[in-house]
Amino acid sequence: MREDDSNWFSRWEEELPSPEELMPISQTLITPDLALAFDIRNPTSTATTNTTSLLQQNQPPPPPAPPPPTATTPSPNNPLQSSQPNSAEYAADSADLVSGAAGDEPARTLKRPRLVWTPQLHKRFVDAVAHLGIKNAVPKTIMQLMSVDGLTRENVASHLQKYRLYLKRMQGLSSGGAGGVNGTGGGGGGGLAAGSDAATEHLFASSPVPAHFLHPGRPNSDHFLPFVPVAALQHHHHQQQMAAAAAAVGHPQLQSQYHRQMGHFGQPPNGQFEHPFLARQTQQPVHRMGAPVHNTVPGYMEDLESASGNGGRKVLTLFPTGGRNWSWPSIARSKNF
DNA sequence: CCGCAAATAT
DNA sequence: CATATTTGCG
Repeated sequence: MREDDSNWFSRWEEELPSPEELMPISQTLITPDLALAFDIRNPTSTATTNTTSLLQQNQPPPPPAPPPPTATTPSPNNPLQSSQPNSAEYAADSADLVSGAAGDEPARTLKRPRLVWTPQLHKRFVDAVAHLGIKNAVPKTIMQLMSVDGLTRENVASHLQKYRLYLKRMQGLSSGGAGGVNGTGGGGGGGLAAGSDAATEHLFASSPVPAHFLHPGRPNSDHFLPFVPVAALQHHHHQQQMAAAAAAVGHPQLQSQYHRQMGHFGQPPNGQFEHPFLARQTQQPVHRMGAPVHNTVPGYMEDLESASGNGGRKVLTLFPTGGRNWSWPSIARSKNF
């Protein structure tokens, strides 16, 4: 019968707002132009042997990149509120970027840096899929529903694929007993985790998997929700955390693989930082920061490198626009039906 | 446009 | 090296 398929949604807000999630970022924000111009990845040699080195970061100067990057223009226009002038947090970021290489090659071929799917972004993704239903859960729709500025269909498609595999994997494993899909267990039974990295598992596990996703045989009719109230309690905390988040942005790799470095972060008052997820998104008007966000918070992330021995990494982090009370657009059913 | 597979970057 | 993400093809 009905089971609680509709319950998972009830906890929607519970899943989102969390002490960790609410990171009052200080918005270092970059101006839109600047943000747009934040791309460029370094031509690492694919070579297998690349030892180390690689140019660390080349922060591209702010070349205005007016035209939309990829053609899709998926951005439905998000009201970008201007960033709040918090200033005072960023003092330097232009120090090492240049690395001598002259950063002049920016604008042309704007290639987007690797997208870092943060738990929150992923959550939004899952929510969107849940809302759309597996049936309509196609990249385009999902992307539109997510309304994340900068997110492209390819990104979603790729992630969607991975997500499907994840679900599939879970089905096979869960058949038998543990009926808990989200039981994750990260290490609990040690049963799974084979093949997939804990990071992946964690990332996906981080978000509630709509039960129905595992049961293809049972299309949960589209239970449309009235709206999704996101009780975001944004309190003003210290900007330090934000810096941490920002810094995390620069170090996405850690998120994926080794979560050991976290040790540096663990200094929260309550010790809530138990997860390796650093990059936290803010619901504020932040856009994307794929740059060498050198935080000014000493003591927090001095250097989180050592994961793969690589040093430079540029990634693009998308911030979901929206925030407090957000409701899904009704694009779900625009075509058929 | 979507899904899958391969390639590349981290 | 393995994984994640990107890119190309059907």
